Amino acid sequence: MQEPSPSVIKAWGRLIRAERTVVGRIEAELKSAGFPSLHWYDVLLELKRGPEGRLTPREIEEAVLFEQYNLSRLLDRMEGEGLVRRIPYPGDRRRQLVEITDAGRALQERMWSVYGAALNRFICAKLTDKEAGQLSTLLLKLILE
Amino acid sequence: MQEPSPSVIKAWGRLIRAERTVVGRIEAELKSAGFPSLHWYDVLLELKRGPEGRLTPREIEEAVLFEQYNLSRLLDRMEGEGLVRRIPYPGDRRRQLVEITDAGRALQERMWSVYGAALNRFICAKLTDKEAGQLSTLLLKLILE
DNA sequence: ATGGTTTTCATGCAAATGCATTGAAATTGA
DNA sequence: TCAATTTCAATGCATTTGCATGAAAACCAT
Repeated sequence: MQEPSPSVIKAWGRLIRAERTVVGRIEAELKSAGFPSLHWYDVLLELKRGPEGRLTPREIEEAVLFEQYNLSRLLDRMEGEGLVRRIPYPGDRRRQLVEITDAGRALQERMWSVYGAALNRFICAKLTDKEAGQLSTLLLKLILE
Repeated sequence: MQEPSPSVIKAWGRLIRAERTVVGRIEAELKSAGFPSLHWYDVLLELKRGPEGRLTPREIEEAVLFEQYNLSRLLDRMEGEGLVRRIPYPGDRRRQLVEITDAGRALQERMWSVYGAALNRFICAKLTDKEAGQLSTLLLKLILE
């Protein structure tokens, strides 16, 4: 095997560490404010953005990169909390539509007040806008294909 | 709250997504080659780098950013597989030293042959060395403090 | 049409993780 | 010196995740 270059290995290590570090810090903020995890937020935000606050589970999966079975059960819990509701998908009884409820929208907004503040502290304070743009560009290359 | 800048929000989204994407791809490779997860690899590599292949659990924790209780149980499993062994820490009976075994070293090397190849495919192929360096520099800013 | 395939979502069971706590040993400070 | 505090690791219990599979509906090819 051709060894990966040292600079790539270093970048990879930092990618892992940066993600864990920042996620850890943000999750800690959310928890101490009494909110559920980022996963819940991600689902709520995607739904909110979807047409009429609705998406199919597949679409959510694709958007947030969850496993199908994990999303299925996450939706169970969120439905139990009244944050989303499952409704029939017109014209295809295999599928379903997940719709965000008013309570879901409200929670998303309250979480954002903590989450956004955390992003300010843990990212905005560390990178200039220009650097953030460079970071986006580089990371996009890793995501593609 | 002052809204985080759009470029920061975008960079953050991509950081999450890039990490999930690449980790997912690499884990899939490892699994299909019959190997355990990256977490196991991380511990083995840290130990291998430590003096005489030994570190305390605290040191491993710090290096790989695991929770104490998760590491404790991961070490149980790894010890059960004969990859590491726990030995007394001289002069402090609260602590312990975790030592990588020959089997552990061998596994780390076999895993690297798959892991390194995956890094080539999923990162080296996507970034020039210069870009990898830029990425490292930017990510470091997020990790610090 | 219809039998086989594919897509979509759910679920039983096992494994891993999170949370709170324990227990033991070392350290600190009056 | 010794009681209070801190550090280190393990563990019981609940929650979450992973894996394999199932069931139902839609699709497809003959």
